Amino acid sequence: MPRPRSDEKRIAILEAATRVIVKQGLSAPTMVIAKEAGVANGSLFTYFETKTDLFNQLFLELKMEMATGAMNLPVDAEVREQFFHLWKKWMNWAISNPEKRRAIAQLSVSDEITPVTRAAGHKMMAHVADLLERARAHGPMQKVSMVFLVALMNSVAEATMDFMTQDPANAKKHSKEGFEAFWRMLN
Amino acid sequence: MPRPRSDEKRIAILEAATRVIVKQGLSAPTMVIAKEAGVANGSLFTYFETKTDLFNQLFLELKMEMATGAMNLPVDAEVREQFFHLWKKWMNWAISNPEKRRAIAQLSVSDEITPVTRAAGHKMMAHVADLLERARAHGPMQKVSMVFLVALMNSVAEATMDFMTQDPANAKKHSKEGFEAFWRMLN
Amino acid sequence: MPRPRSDEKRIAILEAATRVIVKQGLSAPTMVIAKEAGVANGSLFTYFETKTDLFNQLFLELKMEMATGAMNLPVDAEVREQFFHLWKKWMNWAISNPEKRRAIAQLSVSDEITPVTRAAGHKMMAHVADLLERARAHGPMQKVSMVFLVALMNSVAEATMDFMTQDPANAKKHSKEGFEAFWRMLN
Amino acid sequence: MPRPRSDEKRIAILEAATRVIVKQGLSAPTMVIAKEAGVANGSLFTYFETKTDLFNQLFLELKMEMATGAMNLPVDAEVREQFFHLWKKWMNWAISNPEKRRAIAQLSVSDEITPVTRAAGHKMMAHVADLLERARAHGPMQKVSMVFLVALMNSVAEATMDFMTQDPANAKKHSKEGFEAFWRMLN
DNA sequence: AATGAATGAGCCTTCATTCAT
DNA sequence: AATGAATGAAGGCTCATTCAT
Repeated sequence: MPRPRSDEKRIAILEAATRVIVKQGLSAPTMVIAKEAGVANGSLFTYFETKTDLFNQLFLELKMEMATGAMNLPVDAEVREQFFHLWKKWMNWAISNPEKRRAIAQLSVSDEITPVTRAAGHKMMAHVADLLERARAHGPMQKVSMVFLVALMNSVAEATMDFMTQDPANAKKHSKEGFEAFWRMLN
Repeated sequence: MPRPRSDEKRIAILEAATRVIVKQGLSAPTMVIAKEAGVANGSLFTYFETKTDLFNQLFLELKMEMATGAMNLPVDAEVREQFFHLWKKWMNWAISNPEKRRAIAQLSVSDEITPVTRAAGHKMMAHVADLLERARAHGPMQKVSMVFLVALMNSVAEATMDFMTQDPANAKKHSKEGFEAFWRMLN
Repeated sequence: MPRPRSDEKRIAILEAATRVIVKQGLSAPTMVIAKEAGVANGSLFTYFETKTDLFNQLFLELKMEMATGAMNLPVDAEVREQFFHLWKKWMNWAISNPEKRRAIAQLSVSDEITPVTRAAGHKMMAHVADLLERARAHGPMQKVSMVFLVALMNSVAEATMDFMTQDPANAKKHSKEGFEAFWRMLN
Repeated sequence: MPRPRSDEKRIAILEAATRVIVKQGLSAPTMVIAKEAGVANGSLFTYFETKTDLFNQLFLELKMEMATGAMNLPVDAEVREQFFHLWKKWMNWAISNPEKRRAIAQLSVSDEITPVTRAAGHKMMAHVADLLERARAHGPMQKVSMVFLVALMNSVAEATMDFMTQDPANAKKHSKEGFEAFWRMLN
């Protein structure tokens, strides 16, 4: 596992970028990101070839982290229960990491994120797609394109996250309402 | 007595901005926008004080156009029918104006759009909110926050639009599927 | 006397320029000057071909006004008395027109004022030079270059004016002190 | 460890600015100054935050250099001799550095030079003021405001410098004439 | 003649990237 | 590898001047 240079610093830069993007948007100077990470501006470029490269890597890293919750689901449970488990993990991550979520949102609409990166991001949702496949079986959406379904799920999840972040006191309630709205869509 | 400020030119700039934003993102140089509009770069600033101002006005203009479809609904029809009518108009606008939709998406996440502009944008959806209020009555979402509901509707609509734009051949079918998924959420 | 266009407006622009130059310096936009004069920015250029032209004409106009006081001196009086009379008129003009004085100061150092304009400005002091010629006769400066003498006189006068403007309450006293200092130089 | 910020370059920029200001005035583009200094336009801004900052620092630097001559006067000499010594040093600097003098003149009237900078510039003349105080004792100007006196001295000195620069062949003679005229003012 | 919109060159400054140390 | 100075292209905006009305 030959990881050249300090992985600590690489991560520090990625985390700094997340924070700075939320505050200043994607036009944030690399110098600001570097300063926030506690490294010299030039050092940023020993870890990431270009600013675009940094953004693409960050996008993937965040997507990956977000998808991690989709692992280790209770296998023998009912589909709905499995899905709800996943949903909760997801929502939990969202309110625990509001900045990362916002950064993903910004990066998602950027034209700096290459199609390749986007595709890689989608792959991480493969597990979820499997589950979704089983969840819609026999329901009214059994013939709908999987891509569309994933998009719908994502959009409902995003809306729910937004709302939870805005009203954290009732986060749990909103999470449940969101899930049930989604489930009604499927069944 | 002098050459009057032409509304045509103003609109040409707004339309040019829409096109350029889709192609190059919000970082598109004002000079490119001006050239695309067929005016000198300096002229852009006689119509819009700053680039930010241009973006805010464009955002509103697009939102307004998008909301126009929500008017003149068949009043005596059933709620579901009224809503479907609205939905179709909306989707229709979306596939007819894919660039405008993308531009809105870009502008929405920009930190250049002021809260005031955003608020004004929301107001235009008031009609829809009324209809939504009646649509959810008696259903499982009767106690959910209106803000949340609007967000959910938007997100489902957006996902549907995206999908329709990607697969225009089956646009009508996707539109219907999207609407029904949404309606199931409400009832 | 075919004076085309309105002389009123020409003067309004010159006066506006004086005021604006004092406030904003020579880099003041022509548009600001025009607005201050109550005319459209384009109109300024029907009265003055270029900004540089405006500045040159203004310089001359102000110099001329300043030199006007040097006329109509009491011919049969003693030289010193004549000179003092001139001096007082001059100082009086200065404290009555502080803005014009400041404008001249700004214009004098500008590289936009052509040598021709400067030369014309000097000519207006011819009267004074005559008087100065007689004043220095037999004194210690009888062999000094006239140009130098004029420069010295000017510089002492300017310093006096500055001081009078700063402390208008004792203007008269300062005027006298300045004159006597100058006279001591000559005799 | 990185290339250290070089004082040489800072000075090169200041000197370049001096030359360019003389030729083109204060509106000279920073890019021209940078090129004249042999650095990239961007580099100018690592040494001076803004163009205004550059001008203020240059003003002070020049004033300081000019005032340096006022040091190390022959302490036990007569006042007049001390003053003449100072005067000669001053005039000498002036004809040796005609560009610096012109640059100071331009900067002095600029509204970009802050009051703070001006005040700092004045402080450097403190030594001279002391000497002037002794020089005017018992003379006709013993009750005149010190500020006025300094202004008078400056104005006579400036006029003398101008004349010396114009006719360098007789520089020494003009210098003496200027000084004696000034001294006559005081005594 | 008067107006003010149209033009486009120009300027200060920023910033991604490179490079000397 | 790390640092931060050096580079220079680029961009938003200004403004003198021109021109259609």
